[in-house]
Amino acid sequence: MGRAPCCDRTKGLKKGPWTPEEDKLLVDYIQTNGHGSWRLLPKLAGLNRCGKSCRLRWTNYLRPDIKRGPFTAEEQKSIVQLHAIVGNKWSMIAAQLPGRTDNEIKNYWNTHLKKQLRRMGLDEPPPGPAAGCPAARHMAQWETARLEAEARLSLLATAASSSSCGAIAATSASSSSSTVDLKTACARPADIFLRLWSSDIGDSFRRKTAAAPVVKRKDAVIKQESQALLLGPGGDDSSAASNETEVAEALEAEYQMFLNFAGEELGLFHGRHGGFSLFPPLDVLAEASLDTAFK
DNA sequence: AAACCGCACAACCGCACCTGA
DNA sequence: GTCAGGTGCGGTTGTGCGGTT
Repeated sequence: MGRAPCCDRTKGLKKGPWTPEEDKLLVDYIQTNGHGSWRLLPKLAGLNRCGKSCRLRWTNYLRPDIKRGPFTAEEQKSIVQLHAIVGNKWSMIAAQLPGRTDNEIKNYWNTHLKKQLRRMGLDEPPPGPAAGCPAARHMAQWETARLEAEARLSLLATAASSSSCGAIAATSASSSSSTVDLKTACARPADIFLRLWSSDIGDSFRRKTAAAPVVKRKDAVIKQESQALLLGPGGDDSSAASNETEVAEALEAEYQMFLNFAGEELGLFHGRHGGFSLFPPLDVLAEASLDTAFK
């Protein structure tokens, strides 16, 4: 399937920075007519730009609901958290930060946060045969999150079956389509993973995990990686497996450093048995849930 | 004052996905 | 099932600006 050219380069369409006049034309047109087809928009609005350029200008700069100004500490924290979970899925991260665009977040990450982590010796994994590792980590984190969410819901259902939250939780926990109810039912501030799992991010992740060929490739990487880890230096294909094991271990150590940083410096994660979780330990949780349930 | 450097961010490019014919 | 158009997304580049030498 060939890619459709975004615009006809032979028409000499304007590129580069937008002028205030162009901005005004674009804003006026969209506010009056909506954007409709982006491809047709420039002609209709009297702009000598390609549709793609117009869309970008609108979504990243001119949209009225865009929040300007520096990122707050809370937003920074959210970005680090979300990035640890979904990776470079800027649109997903942006969806959780009202008024912020994916481009803005991406830029902020690349210019501020990434540098901050690097300064602390937390470089990103190097490119190479095991470059799929971070994705595998994210998958594993999601699975952990899902299991913990289910555990939490079961616990809530048991502890607070008389309360509305508990009732909804019980229903939701037994169903795979729990998204909508969960959103409104049990969204405690600390349940970041649960909220994420119930959000568009989680939804998107679930859909991709179910079918996408991309994920199949990721699965292959995970399988390969885990086989390499299981086989170890003495296994079949020993030299290749050994190399993969070394790379995987190095990345694992690096990733753990990142998680430790996030946990210790930002108080984000609650690791147990060397694992990864945004939830407090379940025993602490149980106590809190009981307190809440019987108040 | 000029050159240089690093930073921040707007904008572009190309790929992937979705949808309808 | 295939194809082409439209759109969204992530990576990268270009550019302006302020600070430093």
